[in-house]
Amino acid sequence: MATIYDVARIAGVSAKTVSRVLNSDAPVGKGTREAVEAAIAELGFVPSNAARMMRSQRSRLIGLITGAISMSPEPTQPAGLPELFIVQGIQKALAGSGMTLMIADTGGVIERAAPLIDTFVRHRVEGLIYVAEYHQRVKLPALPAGTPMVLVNCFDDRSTVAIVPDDRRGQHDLVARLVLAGHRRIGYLTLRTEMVAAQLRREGYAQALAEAGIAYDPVLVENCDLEGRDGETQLLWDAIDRMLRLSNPPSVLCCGNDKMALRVYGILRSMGRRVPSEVSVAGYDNHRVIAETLYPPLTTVDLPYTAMGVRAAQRLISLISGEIREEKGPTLVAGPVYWRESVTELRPANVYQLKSVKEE
Amino acid sequence: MATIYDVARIAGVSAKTVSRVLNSDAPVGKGTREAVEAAIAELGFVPSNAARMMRSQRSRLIGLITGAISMSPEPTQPAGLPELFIVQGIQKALAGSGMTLMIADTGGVIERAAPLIDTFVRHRVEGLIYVAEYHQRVKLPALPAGTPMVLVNCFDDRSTVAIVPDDRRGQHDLVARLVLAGHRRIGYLTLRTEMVAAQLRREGYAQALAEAGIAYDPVLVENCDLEGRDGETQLLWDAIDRMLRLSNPPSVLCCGNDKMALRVYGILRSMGRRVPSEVSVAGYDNHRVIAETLYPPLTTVDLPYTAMGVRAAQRLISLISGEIREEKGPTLVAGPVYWRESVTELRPANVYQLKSVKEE
DNA sequence: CGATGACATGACACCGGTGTCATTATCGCA
DNA sequence: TGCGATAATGACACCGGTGTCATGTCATCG
Repeated sequence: MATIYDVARIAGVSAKTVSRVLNSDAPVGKGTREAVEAAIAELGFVPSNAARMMRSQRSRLIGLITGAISMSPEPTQPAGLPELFIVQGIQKALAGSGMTLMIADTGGVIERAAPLIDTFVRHRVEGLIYVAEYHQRVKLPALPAGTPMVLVNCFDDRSTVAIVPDDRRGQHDLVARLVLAGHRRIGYLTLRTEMVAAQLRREGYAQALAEAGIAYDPVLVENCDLEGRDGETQLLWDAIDRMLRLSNPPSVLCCGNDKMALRVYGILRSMGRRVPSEVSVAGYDNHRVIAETLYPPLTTVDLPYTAMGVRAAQRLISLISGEIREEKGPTLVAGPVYWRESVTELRPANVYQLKSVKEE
Repeated sequence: MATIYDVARIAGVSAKTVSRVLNSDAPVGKGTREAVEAAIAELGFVPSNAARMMRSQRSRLIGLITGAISMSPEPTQPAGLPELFIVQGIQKALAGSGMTLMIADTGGVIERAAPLIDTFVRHRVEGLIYVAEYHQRVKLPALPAGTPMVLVNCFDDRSTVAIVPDDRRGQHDLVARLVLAGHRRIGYLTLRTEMVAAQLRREGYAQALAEAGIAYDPVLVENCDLEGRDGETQLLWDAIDRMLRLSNPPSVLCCGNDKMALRVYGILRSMGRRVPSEVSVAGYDNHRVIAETLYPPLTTVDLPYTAMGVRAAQRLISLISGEIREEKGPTLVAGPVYWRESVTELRPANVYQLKSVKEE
């Protein structure tokens, strides 16, 4: 591969002048510039980042660690692929910054993060982003002092800068919207309770009910998540069957996520119940492949992954440039409710607090 | 950040000796080694890749360009996210090779590949992989001579090494299996015909019918893909409605992909047709979120993305190490049929060529 | 007991750019 | 006309590792 000296020789100038042409950081004579550019084209010269980086002590690199890409099918994989939108958001926000993003993947195994971090440090990244597959607490190895890091979709005990979804608010907004549509018996098929999101969303559910003056009824809430193990469909079936047989059955079933909602569609169909005319269904995540493709399309809450990614990249850039904006706790990002045809409006949405016939 | 000279000073040895400890490429005295290791730990020293790369002229980097990660929702996005399994396969195959994978993303816009390739060349990657979002023909800017490249899920006119799915064989195998299950009227809702995969799959469909001695009936084949534009559901509905009203209706509907199958499930349900007892449904892609979660689970053909990724990485490694295994045309990788409950066995699978009652 | 070679270590140049400083030519303006 | 400012360019060191070669120390062997 040609070097800057080859170019200099061909163009009949010094290496430093070639450098000036490359970086336009000092005036260069027109004729000289053209000669240099011709030589560069002739040789197909591309400057070496390694050499440049050594001298300038700036890598212009940002490291991104994620388990999202290769999420191996075997281990616990709660969400799926859409957390990639986080990566997309990061890229979008980084596009004009002159930074190059290096992406590495843990394959879903957090322990593999350590060697990846090491690789990044060897490359002297100026900042690091860690993206988790689903909202969780993480424990990452310490970085060399001075390298800023941003956590996305997760948080740690060391109060590292973190960007997480506002699960409480999301579920709250969805339930509040259901109430607005006239629903008062709201079934809730939850994710397994160890998940951070499950806890927060349940709080949002309860809070929305409380605000609407609806009593929290434990028979309408059930944990049906077996993380894809066999028997999940059975568990869901039984829970739904039980709820629908109640003297006071739910008019809508909120599902822990869209994937569960997809299952619920199938189960309800098999039971001979129509969606949404007999039972409404709502999800969570706005997993587009599912939510938009399902028939009827699914009402759900957006997990604002792209926005979180953008936010994370912006925070990192400001950290790198030395702004020390101190913040307490993780940054919460809320996503909107996507209202689609899987939920009936039991009464006109604008008539608030008016009881509809179908209610008890 | 500490340098090798800092370490040398603390340990009371020369820089070269520290280098020897780091690379274990020459014998070092036990005591010396320990002193160096202690100094490294004390300083938190991590060697700079840039410096190492400059001297050794080897980057140990492989560049991966994909549009799969950020596939912006707006433009034509035929598949979805699962082509990421290609990336997963590549990572798996590269894991033990000592190579570091740099991933860059075009955001689905092929034109953005050029600057990314440039960035990679600046980093002096030893090889490049380009992953397309769906099976297609591509035209990429030329690389500096000597940098090997492998195309995955796509191919070009310059006979660059390419790994593509065997769509013809996949569809053929599925249809052959349907025939084996006793189906003889096989509806086919195709992808839009400009797509490479659509053409190949239709050939596979026709070939399988021919082999079974079943006449190709054009009324059973219809293009229903509007790439997510409005009216798609309507189009599908009409096509299905028309086919099912035939005096000789299909007993199974093959869909262009799993996403279409998901729609078809909803439509059939709305029509009051049960899957699979009244109409069987099959997809293509083995898009797991859909195929495994749907109720009943979907019979489909696997797009062997992981295997393609592994294959691509292996080819690239062998190209880098200088093996010149010449091959004509793209490497085809076939995926298995996943037989699930969305298709009825009209007769025992082992009784071949025996007509079942339900057939005409 | 001296030659031989493995072991252990250091001095120094070099990879390919860029920062610093020096040098010369050109120019605007007092 | 003289002088400081600016343009245009080059010489040279330096970034942080590693390849090459030289040197010194022992242990082994004929």
